[in-house]
Amino acid sequence: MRMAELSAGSGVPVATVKYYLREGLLPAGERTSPNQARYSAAHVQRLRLIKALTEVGGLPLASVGAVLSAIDGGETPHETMGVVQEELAGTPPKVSDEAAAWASGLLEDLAHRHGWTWHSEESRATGNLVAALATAKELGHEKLAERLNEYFVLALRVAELDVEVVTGLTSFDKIIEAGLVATVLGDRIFTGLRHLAQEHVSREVLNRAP
Amino acid sequence: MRMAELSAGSGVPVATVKYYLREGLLPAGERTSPNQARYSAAHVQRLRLIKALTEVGGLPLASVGAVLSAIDGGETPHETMGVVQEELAGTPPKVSDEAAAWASGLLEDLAHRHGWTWHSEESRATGNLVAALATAKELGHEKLAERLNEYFVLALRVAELDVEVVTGLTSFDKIIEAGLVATVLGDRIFTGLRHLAQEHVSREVLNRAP
DNA sequence: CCAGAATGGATAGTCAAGCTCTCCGTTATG
DNA sequence: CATAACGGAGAGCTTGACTATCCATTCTGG
Repeated sequence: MRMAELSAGSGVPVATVKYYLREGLLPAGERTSPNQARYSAAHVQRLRLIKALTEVGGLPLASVGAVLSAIDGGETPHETMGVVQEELAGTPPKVSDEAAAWASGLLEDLAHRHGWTWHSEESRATGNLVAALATAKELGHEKLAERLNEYFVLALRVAELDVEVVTGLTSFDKIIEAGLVATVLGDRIFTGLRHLAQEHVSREVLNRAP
Repeated sequence: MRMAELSAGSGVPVATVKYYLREGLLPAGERTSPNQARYSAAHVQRLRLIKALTEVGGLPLASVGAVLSAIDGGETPHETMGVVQEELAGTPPKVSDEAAAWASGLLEDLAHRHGWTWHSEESRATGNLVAALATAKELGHEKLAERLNEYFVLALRVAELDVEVVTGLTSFDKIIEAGLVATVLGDRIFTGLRHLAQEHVSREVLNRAP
């Protein structure tokens, strides 16, 4: 297929497709002559994936690029998902050292309680988590952190579900993409469900007294 | 306290504080003369909250402004949290009508299964959820949606925890702010925990076979 | 076969967010 | 009283994500 079809099939304007090609987010099409190219269904799928990651996942294009090259990089699923999580995390904001130390302590405690060997690896994912916990403390809302273990147990159940969704797929590429979707869209979906549920529960609880 | 102290105490540069004042995110200080003002500890706390919402929560300043005026608006906690959730949601991307209808059906089903009266209110929160589910389907990953009920049950447990964290507070303002923190930072914290857990679970599962 | 549309490629322009910088006249302070 | 800080307003800057314009090919319908 050619540019116009690629654009129509993916819902991405021609000018934007060209931009993505320039930025290396979309691999070049197959050359049919020095200045003409042909695109495949894989290009359409790739564009749809980019759209999903930016519009629904809220990822900056640079992160999308990093994720896509990790996908194409041919590492193991586990390693690739590591890259995905790093990019998903963004740059953690900096917080005061003492609050950060307190938050790290909480996590260490958590890991110990669950019998994990805790690699205090300075990944951006844990960096973000530490920053969020530290910020809650700095704002004077430690109650959230007091329940950390309970939240974590639920998060573990969610993660088990996530992995179940991915396993059972046979194709290597499918596993990676499903993992990506389960992580990026899964975050949005779970957050949405949580908000729906909050609305419901808080309606019951907060409206009971007054 | 004066500008320099306010800036130092909150970690926000003077120029930025002025900008926030202009944008109405921070209420003006108490006038001591036609062109001098004095700020209070409440201003510092407000600045810290703005920082938390933008840096950790990732909210655009316009949303922060809307959330803050909702807080100051004097509505009930439940109503205020409604505004918070709307702003937190952002503008949902548009998806194909059929995929959206399919996703709405899933949610209706979910509500029915749990005996809820389903207000198909077109809130941005549900709009985002629908968009995320629809996008997953369009990408060919319906498996995620098949487990929706299981995810929802866990989300409900999380929401109950959230509400528990907030209840028990007496001051009206404290309840609102705690709800805000539990929602915005709570999302980040839970997502972080989920990623940690995914890492752990996927290490076990994906590395077992090969 | 040929006029007009489409293509690939490159460059420049646009727009919104979120600051940051510079002035200026006034006010506080050692 | 010198000088530092302040409040207020405006212009400028940077980044991200496109969008528009050219232009020299290349395709395509009549």
